[in-house]
Amino acid sequence: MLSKKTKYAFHALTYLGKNKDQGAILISEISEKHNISHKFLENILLELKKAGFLGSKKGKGGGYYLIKEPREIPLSRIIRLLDGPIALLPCVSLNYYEPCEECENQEQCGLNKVMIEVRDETLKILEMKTLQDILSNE
Amino acid sequence: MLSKKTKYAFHALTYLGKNKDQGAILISEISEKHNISHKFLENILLELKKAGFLGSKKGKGGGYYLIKEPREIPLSRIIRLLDGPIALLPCVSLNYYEPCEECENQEQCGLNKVMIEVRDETLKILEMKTLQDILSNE
DNA sequence: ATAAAACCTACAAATTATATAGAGTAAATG
DNA sequence: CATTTACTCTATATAATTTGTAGGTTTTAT
Repeated sequence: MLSKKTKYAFHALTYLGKNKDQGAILISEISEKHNISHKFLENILLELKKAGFLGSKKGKGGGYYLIKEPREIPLSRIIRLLDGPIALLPCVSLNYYEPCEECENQEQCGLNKVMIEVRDETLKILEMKTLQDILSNE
Repeated sequence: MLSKKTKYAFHALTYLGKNKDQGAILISEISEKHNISHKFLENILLELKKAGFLGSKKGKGGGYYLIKEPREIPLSRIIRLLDGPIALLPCVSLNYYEPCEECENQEQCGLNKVMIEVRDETLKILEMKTLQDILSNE
């Protein structure tokens, strides 16, 4: 399951996507519409900004706004950013690889092999689906 | 990512699958081969037994053994048993459904719609791949 | 009877996720 | 230029979950 952090990130991105032409949007506005703790959401939006998805403006009239096209934001990027690996095991993760402690020889591990296939199939979906798909469904 | 519990379960099932014709196998044997805490593994094997995947024999000469065909144990069943939902959101889980707290109207939620598609694609893989596939790769 | 090994319940420790606090910085405005 | 607004940053607190441990109970073979 996704963490709340990631789920909230999707809600926020969706909201910003829907209101793309309204300029900067307040954290408060998003947090109220989606019943998300203001401060918690603050951290999330900041991460999304640092990762290059959002822009922001400080001071009165400030807020956040999308700086990428929704179709250029695949689910995989958001999930990786906030939740970490998409792979089911550390030993098959592309972005967060770590060997499994209990495994003496990864090369001979059948679980490893199968999980690579699962990862590849999962990635196909999560890289294909984008924020645009979420927006199209609202 | 899978929990260690689920990962260990797969290791244990694989070990039991490989040694299918050796009769009952000790928890200790599996825990030593895979560097898994004996007591922790005990709990896991018990769950697998209660769920109908394993049989056991108590007392001297006892141990655990597979009572299902490896090809009849899809990854999805083990993951669901030990880790819970496969879906990325509670509101799209088939076996552990819960509405999202922050969501006023699930019917109008684009994230919900997209995550249903992701779930269906993920399930395709996890229901197709079985313990047999792991065994074939060792 | 004894030893071996699964079974069971409860708890402890560690880790991670979620949320909050409070001061700092930048921008707008009158 | 003072004030208000709202994002930025770091640190910490709280809660939940995962991981692991303890210790006894039951069953079985010899």
